[in-house]
Amino acid sequence: MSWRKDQGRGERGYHHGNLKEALLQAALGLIAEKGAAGFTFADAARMAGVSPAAPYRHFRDRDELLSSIAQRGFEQFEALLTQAWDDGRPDTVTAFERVGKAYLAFARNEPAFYSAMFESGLPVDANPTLMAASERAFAIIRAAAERLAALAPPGIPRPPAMMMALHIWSMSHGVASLFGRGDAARRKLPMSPEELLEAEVLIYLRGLGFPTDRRPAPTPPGPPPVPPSGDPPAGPWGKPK
Amino acid sequence: MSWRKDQGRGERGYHHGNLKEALLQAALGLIAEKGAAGFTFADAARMAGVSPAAPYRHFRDRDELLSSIAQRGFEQFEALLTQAWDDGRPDTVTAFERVGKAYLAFARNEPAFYSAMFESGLPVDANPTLMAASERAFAIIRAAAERLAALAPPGIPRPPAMMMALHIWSMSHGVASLFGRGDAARRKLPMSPEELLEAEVLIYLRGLGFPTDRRPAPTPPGPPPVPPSGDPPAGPWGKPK
DNA sequence: AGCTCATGTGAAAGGCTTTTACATGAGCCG
DNA sequence: CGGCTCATGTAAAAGCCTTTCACATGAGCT
Repeated sequence: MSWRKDQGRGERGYHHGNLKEALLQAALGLIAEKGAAGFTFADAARMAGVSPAAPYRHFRDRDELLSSIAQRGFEQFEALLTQAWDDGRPDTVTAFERVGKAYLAFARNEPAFYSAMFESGLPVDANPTLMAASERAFAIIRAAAERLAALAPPGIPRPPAMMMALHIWSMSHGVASLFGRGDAARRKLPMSPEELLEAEVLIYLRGLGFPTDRRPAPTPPGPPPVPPSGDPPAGPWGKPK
Repeated sequence: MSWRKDQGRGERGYHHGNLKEALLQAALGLIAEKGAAGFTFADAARMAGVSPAAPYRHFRDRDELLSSIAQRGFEQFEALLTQAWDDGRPDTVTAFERVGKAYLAFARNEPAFYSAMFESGLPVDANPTLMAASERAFAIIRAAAERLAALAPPGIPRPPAMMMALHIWSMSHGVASLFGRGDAARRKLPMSPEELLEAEVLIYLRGLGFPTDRRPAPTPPGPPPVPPSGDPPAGPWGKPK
């Protein structure tokens, strides 16, 4: 019984009662702390107060636990993005920006999920369930891009909505991976990841013909508010001092 | 001597002669094959035909080997980017695009290096040497952005060159991480990563006011060739069919 | 009360990592 | 050439992890 850390709470008998959930939570904590690579099946068992063999009653092996976490991560990710997108309210571009910020927020606030989802080396495409969850999350970005595409000013050729979605995804993912993690960030920036991504997206949208000086055209069709337009408008990165 | 795989070649005596290099090569192969997480110190030793303890004469531990590989990776990466940039020849935008492609090429052709550099969970900032190598590589992108910034058309506000560099880096990294790996890609695309990134960068550059219809303004100052300009020019993603 | 099956336990096999004492032999010096 | 020395390898062992297997418990159902 050397594995039994007296953890005060939860004097349990032979059966744990909710081991699967306890293992997931424990793993989440461990991954956040030591990275997806450093996380150990045995550690999770210890933390849950069971023998090292117990987890095998709930997960085929260490990888399956990791997959479960990634799965859950994609689900939460999808929920977060859905909420951020809010069906394009109050206007498409604002909502779009919010989605980008949500991506970064997720990477920062849920490092364990993010690790499991994107850095654990799991073969995402080998697991249909996981793949599907991943695609549902991406579908939010895709839907947002679709709406944005419908709004693009005419006259300028624009890429397929799918491509726009992939562009936005790659920008968000790039910023998040390189700079957007609490500890794992490693690289120093002269600005916040949020500012960096916002500017990036705004420049990109401008490249597609969207007015981005301040707040772009509102979603409902109608006369867009004419920008004050005095001197050259300040870009999304603030005025150069 | 069960560890001694007869590998025909290289009947060596007690001393290996070039173990450090052999270990690096072996590790490179193993990482490419099984990912940075799956790679094992013992495996590398076996592959080099020495006992499991031998590697410790050349690397403090497994992590130091990984760091050495990442280090080397950043050096090769820098060399590749330098070559791709070619000091901005024949013109800045063309060279710029080439740098993006080189980023993808590196991710695809050197998965082992890429893994060690970006996916191994190594604390890059904890190792000054590694950090420096990483920064030297990024400096190439930074220099390219600097040149590009100098070329940006006036009238439109533009972000600091550093920010442009970070934008390009994040786009390249995002595309490479999500879609640009041989096996690890996992996600299917309706187009090549190269096309995706090229379009993304071109739209971004257009957002900064660069003409990007076909080949943009040449580097040497002078009257830019007037585009044929019939119907709305095709975007970098090809005509919608 | 008695049964049964999901859920845990112990023990053991097989790997990996890392350390320590000891072995080899390459390079150098007289 | 003979001998020394030290870098480079080896063997062995401790400690941890993963995974499997036979066996123990006890929760839920009849």
